[in-house]
Order: sequence, then C-alpha cells, then structure tokens
Amino acid sequence: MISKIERNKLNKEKSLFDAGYDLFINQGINDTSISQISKAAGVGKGTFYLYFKDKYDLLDRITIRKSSEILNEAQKITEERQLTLFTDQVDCFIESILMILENERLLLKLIHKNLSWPLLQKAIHDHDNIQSVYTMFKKGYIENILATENIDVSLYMIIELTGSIAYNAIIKQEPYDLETIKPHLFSTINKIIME
Amino acid sequence: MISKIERNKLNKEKSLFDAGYDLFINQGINDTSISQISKAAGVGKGTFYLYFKDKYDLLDRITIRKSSEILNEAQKITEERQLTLFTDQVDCFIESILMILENERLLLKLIHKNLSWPLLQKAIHDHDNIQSVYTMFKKGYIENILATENIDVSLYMIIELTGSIAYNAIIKQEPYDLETIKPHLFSTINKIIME
Amino acid sequence: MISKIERNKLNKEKSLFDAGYDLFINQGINDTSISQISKAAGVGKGTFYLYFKDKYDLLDRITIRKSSEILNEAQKITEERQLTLFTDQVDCFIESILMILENERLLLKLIHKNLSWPLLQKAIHDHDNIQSVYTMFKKGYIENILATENIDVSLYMIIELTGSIAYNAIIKQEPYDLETIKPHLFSTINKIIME
Amino acid sequence: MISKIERNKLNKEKSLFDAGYDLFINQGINDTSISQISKAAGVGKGTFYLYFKDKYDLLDRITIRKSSEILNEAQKITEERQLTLFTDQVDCFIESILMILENERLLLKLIHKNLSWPLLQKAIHDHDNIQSVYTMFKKGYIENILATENIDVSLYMIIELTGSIAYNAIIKQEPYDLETIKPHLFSTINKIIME
DNA sequence: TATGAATGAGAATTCATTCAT
DNA sequence: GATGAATGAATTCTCATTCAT
Repeated sequence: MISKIERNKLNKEKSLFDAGYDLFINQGINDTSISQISKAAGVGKGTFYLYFKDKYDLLDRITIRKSSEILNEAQKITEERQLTLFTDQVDCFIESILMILENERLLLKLIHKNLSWPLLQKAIHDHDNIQSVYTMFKKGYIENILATENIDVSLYMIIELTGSIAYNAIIKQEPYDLETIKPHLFSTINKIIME
Repeated sequence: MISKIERNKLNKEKSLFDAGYDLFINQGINDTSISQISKAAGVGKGTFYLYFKDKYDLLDRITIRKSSEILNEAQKITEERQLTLFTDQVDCFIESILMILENERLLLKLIHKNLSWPLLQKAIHDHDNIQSVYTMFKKGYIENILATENIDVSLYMIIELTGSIAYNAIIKQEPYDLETIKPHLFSTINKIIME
Repeated sequence: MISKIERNKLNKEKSLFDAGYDLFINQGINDTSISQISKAAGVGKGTFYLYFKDKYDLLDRITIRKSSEILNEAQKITEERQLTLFTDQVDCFIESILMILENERLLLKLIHKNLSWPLLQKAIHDHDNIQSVYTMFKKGYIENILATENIDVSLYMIIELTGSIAYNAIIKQEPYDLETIKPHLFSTINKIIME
Repeated sequence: MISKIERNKLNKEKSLFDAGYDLFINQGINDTSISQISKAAGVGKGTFYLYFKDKYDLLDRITIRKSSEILNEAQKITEERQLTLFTDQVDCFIESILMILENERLLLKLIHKNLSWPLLQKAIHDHDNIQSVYTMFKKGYIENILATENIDVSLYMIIELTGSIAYNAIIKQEPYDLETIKPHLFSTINKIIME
C-alpha cells in the first residue's frame, strides 16, 4: 500500500508532468519557463527541482512516456483486430500510429523534435507491453520464413521512416499530404520486410 | 561593377553568416546569442538586425545554404565518377552524402534539427545545379524502364530515410553505427527505386 | 519668388512635420522614433536632423502650430457669427474650442501633455491673426466698462481652465462628461470676466 | 504580528518606491531606468518586477500617494487654524497647497504631468482622512446657504485651476509668478463658490 | 518536503546619432 | 543638400536557481 505522503508526492510530480506537457505542446519548449510550469501545476517553484533536474529532464520524460503510449496503443489496436496475415498486421500497426499522430498533431510536433532512438529504446525497455510489438514481428517473420536476424534493423528503419514522413505529411503537409504518401509508405515498408 | 558600399554590405552579411555558422555548430543554437555572433563577426550588435530578423532567420538561411552545398557536392562527386549503372550512381550519391556528413558531424547535428522539406525545396529551387540530381534520377529511371511518375516521391523518401539514419548512426551511433546500417540502407534504397 | 531648391526643402520639412504629427497622435510620443518619422515622410534618416534638433524639437513645433490653429479657428467662427453681446462672443469662442477639441481628441491628448504657456505665447506672437482674440476681449471689456488691466490674467485663467476641463471631459470623461460640465464651465468663465 | 518575510517584503517595496521617487523628481521619468531604480534601492533588478509592472506603474503609485499627502497636509493645516469663516478656510486650504507645492517644486513637476482625476479619486477613496476636505466644504456650503449639489463640481474646478496655475507660476514662472497671480486665483475661487 | 521571494546575469531589441558617399 | 548603413550604449524584461523559512 502506498502512504499518504507517497501519494501526495506522486500527485505533485504528476501535476508538474501534466502541466509541462500542456505547456510544451501549446506554446513550445523555448517559450515555456519553469515558473509557468510550477504555477500551472499549482506547486511552488522550488518544488519543480525536487522532481526534475531542469526543463529538458522533464521534456525527455514526457517524450518517453508519450512515445511509448503511442506504440502501446497502436499495438493494442492491432491485436484486437486479430488479423492473420503478417503484412496486414504491420499495415494495421503503422496505420494506427499514423491515426494517433494525426489526432495529436501537437504531440507529434513535440516528440519529432525530441525523440531519439535511445529515448525510444528506453521506452521500450521500461514498458513491457511494448515488447509485444517485437513479438508480433518475430512471429510474422518466422511464419513467412524471413531472416529473423533482420527484425531489429527493419523495425528500426520502419519506425524512422514512418516518423519522418508522418511529421512532414501531418504537420507541414509537405511535400505530400498523408493520404498521398501513405500508399508509397506502405509499399516501402513491405519491401523493407520482404526480401 | 559593384560599388564600395555594396561590397562592404556583402562583407558584413558574410561575416555574420560565417560567425553564426561557427557558433551554432560549436556551442548550439540555444547557447548562442546575437551579441556573440556580432562580436565574432566584428560588427556592431545593431548591424545584425540590418541583415537578419533574428537568430532563427539566420539559422534558416544557414541550413538552406549548407544543405544545398552538401547535395551539390555529392552530385559533383557522382558525376565525376562517370558510372554507367543507375544503381551505382545512386549508391555513390548516397555514399557521398554520408561521407560528407560524417566529416561534418556538427553540421549534421545542426541541419538535422532544422532542415525541413520546405527549406530543402527552397534550396533546390534557388540552386540550379541541384537540378542535376533530379536529372540523374530521371535518366536512370528511363534507362531502367521504371515509372518516372514515382521519381519525386522516391527521391523524397530516400532523402528522408538517409537523413534520419545518418543522424542516428553518425551523431548518436545508436542503435547502429554507420558501417553496420549502411548495407541495410542501400538495400532499402534500391528496393524503393525498383518495383 | 521661391526657388526650386527652396521649395523642395520646404516639402521635406513639411513631410517630416506631417509624418511626425500623424505618428505622435496615433502611437504616442514615446513610441515614435525618428526612423519611423523619416520613413513615413519618405526622406532619409539623416534628413530629419537637417530640419529638427530632435524629436522634442519637432514636437514643440507641432504643438505650437496646432494650438494656434485651434485658437485661430475658434476666433474665425466667432467673428462670422457677428454676435453683439460680449458674453455671447466669449461663450461662442469657448464653445468653438471645445467643439474642435472634441473632433480632434488625439490632438487634444497631444497638446495637453505638451502645451505650456510659453509655447502658447510664442504661438500668439508668431501668428498675427490670433491677436484678434485679444482685440475681441479688449473691445468687450471696454463696452462693458470692465477693468481692462485684467484682460490678460482673465484670458489666461479662462484658457487654462478650459484646457484642463476639456482634457478630462473629452479624453477621460471623468469626473464629468463634457455636456455635464459645460454649464459650470461657462458660468465660471462669466464670473471670471465680470467683477 | 507581522512575519519577518512580510516585513522584508514591505521594506523592499518601500526602498523601490523611495528610490523611484528620488530619481523621477531629480532626473525625470524618461531618463530614469529600472536598473537605476533597483540599484538605488539596493535590490536586484528582478525584484523591481515583483512589486511593479513597469516604470509607469511605479510612477502612478507615487503620484497617487504624494498627491493625497499634499491634500492631507493642507487639510490638516487648515483644521489646526480653527478658522470660522468658510471663505477663510478655503483660502487657507488653497494657500497651504500652494505653499507645499512651492517647497516641493520637483514633486509639482512630477505630479502635474501625471496626475489625472481618476488617480486623484483613487487617492481620495483610499485615504479616509482626505474625506475631511469634503466635509469641510459641505459644512461651509450649508452655513452659507449655498447649493450643496454644486460642491463636487466646484471642488473639482477649484483643484484643476489651482493645479494648472500653480504649475505655470511655480515651475515656469510664466506668464505670472505666484505672488502676482494669487489674488486673481483666490478671487476666482471665491466666485466659483459663491453664486 | 515544500515554498516563493530574491537575485542578477544575460538575452533581445531599439534608437539617436554619425559620417562617408 | 540628402542619404542610409553602421554603431553600441542603453533599456526592458526574463528566468533558472538558491535558500531561509
């Protein structure tokens, strides 16, 4: 059981986290100060430093958490569909990611500028359920008699490409909007998987 | 003939541009102030504002200029090699880009965070010689009886993927270093081109 | 006859004067720079200094000119009405001033903050036709067998009181609006004149 | 009892207030910077912004405070004299104001440019003891069977006229010095009161 | 643990003024 | 006379961080 003090502590940290998230996506990182975050969180300015080293520490934690939430969510959607073909599963997974990002443009903006592979790996490591993405891929590779030693690198390239293209398509809508580039993206992803 | 004033103006602007570039890549954008740039350029602080709106205006111009220089350079190297096979040409082009970026890690760091497709298009538009990249691709597509209507989107995806992977491999060396990921990158690029 | 150069010079000075007036009343004195004035006047920045010592030199000249224009205008209106009673003349004169000021609130704001009696005396001295205000008063005093040695001080007090009250009533509308305070103002002015 | 922090806060604010007052009257508002005020107050530059929005916020507060102090002081002097005639009381009150202003020319300069009726009303509202000015007038009006509904507007005109004339006479000594204009001012004030 | 007043370095930006052309 | 590029001092204001309570 969690003590009252413990809970209170969590509350303050959560308040700061949420306030930071709100401010970062709505007014940008450069234009958000620790004062603002503390005030929005309803805690004292000094309290911020009890939980985070500085603005960028909070930012990193937000990026990790939110990124893994997206992957998690996309994985859950894919599982629920109970698709049998591996390529359908992958398409559904990517399609879900794109859908989520399209609904949360501001979040996309934030994580695109800050998400790095190390952070993502940390996310995957910390959140067990993301492992299932990997499991899904492994199962698909075996069923399709593909070289399993390529799973990691392929997954990496797929996520990089999807991330970049999603950012340009959704945020900048340049050089192609999402609907236009999607078929090309899916085609390329399938090529990456198949030998 | 160019007047003395005109020449002097160009000098000041160039000094600011060069000083900005130096400082941005060496100490980061956030940690570079306009005061520092002006001082390093040997001009008055107010002079900065005669040529640039703010720090980010200068940054954008640097990004455009340097990006197009990279593409330009890679194209020149590829041409000089007088390769006959289209796939060899593409490989050489990408290889050249990676080589340049590896030699200018700091520049890579700078442009990766700031290069957006609109900026790159501006660069391509402003610098005629970059057109030859496109020409090279077109010639290759025709020779290989590939669908030329896909040139644009393929080129776009190739550059995005190359950029992302180069950044991770060269700067972060995660999750793969450049030599490890390169074969996979080339393989994927070839798949993108071929149907 | 005026030479072409002379005319051109006058034009530049007039342009600066008009531009300064526009900017001063529309964005305030503190927020108007010599750069802005020069640009609005369509002349070089250095040209400003050929005609005015600084911003406040221009401001003083504007204040003088505009103040005397107001007195002039009010005097003209009064004369045209051909009133026979001195008190009617005075009422008409004050009424005209108030009307002009009400129509040019921004001007009122400008001159109230900057008009000083020395400036007004200069205006009266420089613009002969304002003398007729004095003449009107003198005639009225004699006809009404009033002590003419009090003309100066009475006129002074009347203009001071009118100016202050007009500013509060028209600009701030505090503590009374113009229609409310007017009868009291007229009553007081009449008392100032009559012994 | 007031806490140590609370006391310290008041001290800082008071230091800033006093420093601002000193600098404003001695070197003018435009030529006084927030840096100077903070330094003179012996507090950090940022501390200024904890207590005042900007220079003009401080200026307004100074104007209010000092104006009400003047009225207060004049009222106290008048009361102590225990004059029986209302006109004598009024004369004494005005005379006291002029005396105070004459002794504090710099303050007169400051408040004349910035004092507006709204500010003065705020001062009167915030400082109960100024109410006694109004009480004195009311008592006088009743004793002299004057229309009490005119008290407000008369008091307003008297203060406006006195303020304007005091400024010209004391600061500019134009067009009349204080001793010359005083009898006329008193005469006019009496006329304003009497019907 | 939690607070928030205090700090002062330092950032961006403006602007009057000069002077070579 | 007319210009406008160049200057750099000066100003405002922010903000991360500290620390006494």
